[in-house]
Amino acid sequence: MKNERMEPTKSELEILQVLWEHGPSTVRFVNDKLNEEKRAVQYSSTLKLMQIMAEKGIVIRDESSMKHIYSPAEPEDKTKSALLERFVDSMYRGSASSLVMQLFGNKNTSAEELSEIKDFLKKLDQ
Amino acid sequence: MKNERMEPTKSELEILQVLWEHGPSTVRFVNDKLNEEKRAVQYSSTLKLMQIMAEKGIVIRDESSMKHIYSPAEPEDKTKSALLERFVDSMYRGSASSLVMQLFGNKNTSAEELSEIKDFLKKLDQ
DNA sequence: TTTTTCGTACGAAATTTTTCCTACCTTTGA
DNA sequence: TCAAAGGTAGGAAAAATTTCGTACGAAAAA
Repeated sequence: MKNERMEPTKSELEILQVLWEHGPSTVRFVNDKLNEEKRAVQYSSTLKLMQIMAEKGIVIRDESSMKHIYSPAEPEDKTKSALLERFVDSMYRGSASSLVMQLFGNKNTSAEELSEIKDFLKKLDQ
Repeated sequence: MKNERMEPTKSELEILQVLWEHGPSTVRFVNDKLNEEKRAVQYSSTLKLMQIMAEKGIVIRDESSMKHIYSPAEPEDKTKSALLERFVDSMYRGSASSLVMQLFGNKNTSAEELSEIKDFLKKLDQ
């Protein structure tokens, strides 16, 4: 098992998203959310996937009670940043501004979003 | 085979990137670029992948000469926008501004990039 | 106590993606 | 002409990912 920075697979990312949104959770809970929010999936499939993620070190598992509690091994921000960076690198040759231009260039992003960003950039200067 | 909007796989994306950067190309050319820029891969692997992509409709193939010429079926911008949108949706619940903040919040993006973006946003207003 | 419910473990199948071997055709150049 | 180089086609294996059946233990309910 390579211990380098490993990218979560698509399904693993879905699980991480549940954990990010709702905090440390049981398999049952995650499985329910997946079925509500994403797609039909069997309990044992989710269980297996989360066990694999624990093996890989993507999540950590609290086994102190019978119902194991899973949490992300890394902070949400760190993981997201890494994924975003990889996305920028591979899709926009590392140019963040290209990405932003694409984001706002051809998408009808709301005026609200726009002003949020402007405020944010203004603050960066100070 | 579902004909809905299908996401390119990782390897397929690498190939698309070569085509985007260098324009319509032969398999040989793409394979060379992959080996130069990415990783060792056999000619026949690249060939097969590109054939599959043609079947899926991700690329189109000009067979008029013996050396088939492949090009992206969709404009680069369209594909990238779609991928970016999916990324924003799944990672930032659709909030473009969240993404931008993450991009600049914890990354040391260059001042140059920053001012580029500001200019760009300014122009959007006019 | 006994049964039912709810949990984990784990093998294995199914599916998807990736890789490569090999056959065979066309072009080129010796 | 004919061998070498370089092209496509396609099957099949390998690898990675995803899914699920089933065994079995613990807890809760009857």
